[in-house]
Amino acid sequence: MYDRIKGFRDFYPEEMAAHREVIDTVEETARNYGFREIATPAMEPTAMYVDKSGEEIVEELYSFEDKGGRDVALTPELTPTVARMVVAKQQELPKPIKWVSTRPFWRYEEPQQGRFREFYQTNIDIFGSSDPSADAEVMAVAVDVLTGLGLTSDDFDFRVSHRDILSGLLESFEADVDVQDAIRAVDKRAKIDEEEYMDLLTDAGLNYGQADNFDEMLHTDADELGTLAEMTGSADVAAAVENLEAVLSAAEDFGVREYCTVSLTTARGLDYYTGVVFECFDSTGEVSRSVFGGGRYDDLIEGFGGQQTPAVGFAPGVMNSTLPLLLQRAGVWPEEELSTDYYLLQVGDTRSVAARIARDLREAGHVVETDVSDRSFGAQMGYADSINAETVVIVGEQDLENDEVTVKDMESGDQTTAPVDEFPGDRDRPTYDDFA
RNA sequence: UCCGGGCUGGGGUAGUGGUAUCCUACAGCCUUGUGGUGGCUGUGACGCGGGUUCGAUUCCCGCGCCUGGACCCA
Repeated sequence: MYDRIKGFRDFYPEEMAAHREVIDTVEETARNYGFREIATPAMEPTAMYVDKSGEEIVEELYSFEDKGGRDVALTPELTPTVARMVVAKQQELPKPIKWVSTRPFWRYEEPQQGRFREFYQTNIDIFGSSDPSADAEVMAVAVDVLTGLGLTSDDFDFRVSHRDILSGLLESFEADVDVQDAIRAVDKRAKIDEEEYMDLLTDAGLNYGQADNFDEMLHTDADELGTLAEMTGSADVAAAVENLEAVLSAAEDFGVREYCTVSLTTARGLDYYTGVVFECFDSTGEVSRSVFGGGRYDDLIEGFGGQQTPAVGFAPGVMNSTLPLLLQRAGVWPEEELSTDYYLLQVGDTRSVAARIARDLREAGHVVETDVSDRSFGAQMGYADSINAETVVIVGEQDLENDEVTVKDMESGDQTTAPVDEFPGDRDRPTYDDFA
């Protein structure tokens, strides 16, 4: 008996059935918007991540030297890979590039609520459009995913912010501000107390009054964003506000504006975002971590050696992640149970007839099982029950003497006979009711 | 890497310095013609290593894993 590796999980059929439904919903939502599925390698050169994030990142990677002496790492995220793919075919890919991909990623971290060392994400990105409609479309997919999974606006907070507003505000102060550090402080705001927060802001270069003023501006209402530009006199802030308002206007047209809460205190920890950013949280706070985040990152492709290419996207975690936790908390997690349309129960030497019926039913697209263990009637019935068979078709020697089979509805227990030649016949989904 | 809580058959549990209770699950049989709801039988556990002890599942130490948190979250 071997142990499972720390931070990795098994998914047994009942549990996986529920996860499958969730993944299908997420992917289908993206496909309906025209996002095309791609597949990518599980390993990349370690340098791809070190160049992007610095040498410290190796600590959090599953990285090693392969037999050819190459330094490789299991992919901790999709973005660098996708950037590489976009750069490699920059000229020939029609824009906008809209891609979706669900797959596992690996990070060598300590497992916590909703965080494992192997986790699955669906990445949804648009490359090649800087238009606010692109930001809004990504946000619309995100909201449609949430509502498609059965959540309502009461269940989640979808917070929208803008990196350029934050950096513009910071730069408008007469101070030598480390914008990166200050934004990181904003991102941590909810986790730390007031004093610590102010300390971080002053460490970043603001004086106490400026920090206070900055924090106050972050709490500006959505319909008064314009005052930020006036107060600071910053053209950068004015442009960023205009951009955010354009995105929200498109979101209105796309039917998702009502789900969005403008919240400038949402910053995301990531350094590479350049415009609109958004993050989704459990409205009750029971799931303490972010459910997913996303935003615009216009400089990344260029950073990977391509032409300047605007990009916007997000990546909900599926399987080992906070999204399932939110769905469970909200009571919309799919049933964790197997479903089986038909079980063909064989009594005596009736395999050939049972097999013929099974093939016909499978042809029609149903989930059909029959005995492969030569078990007794009672044992087969018990098994049919354990796999939640909806209908059991009893193919027994006695019935076959009259050219009949017995059709049993497992929920009610009612059963009746049907002519074997007419089962399933022309019927798409024959049940007890068709013959009663 | 650090801090807290935990670890008894597959799952859930009782209990103890002298090898372990019950429920459930699984398999077979009673029952080649009826499951979810009967009976019988079987399978199966003290996370791993070391220490103390005549004897450790129990006490001590280390490690592993689970769980929650810090850091990090690209």
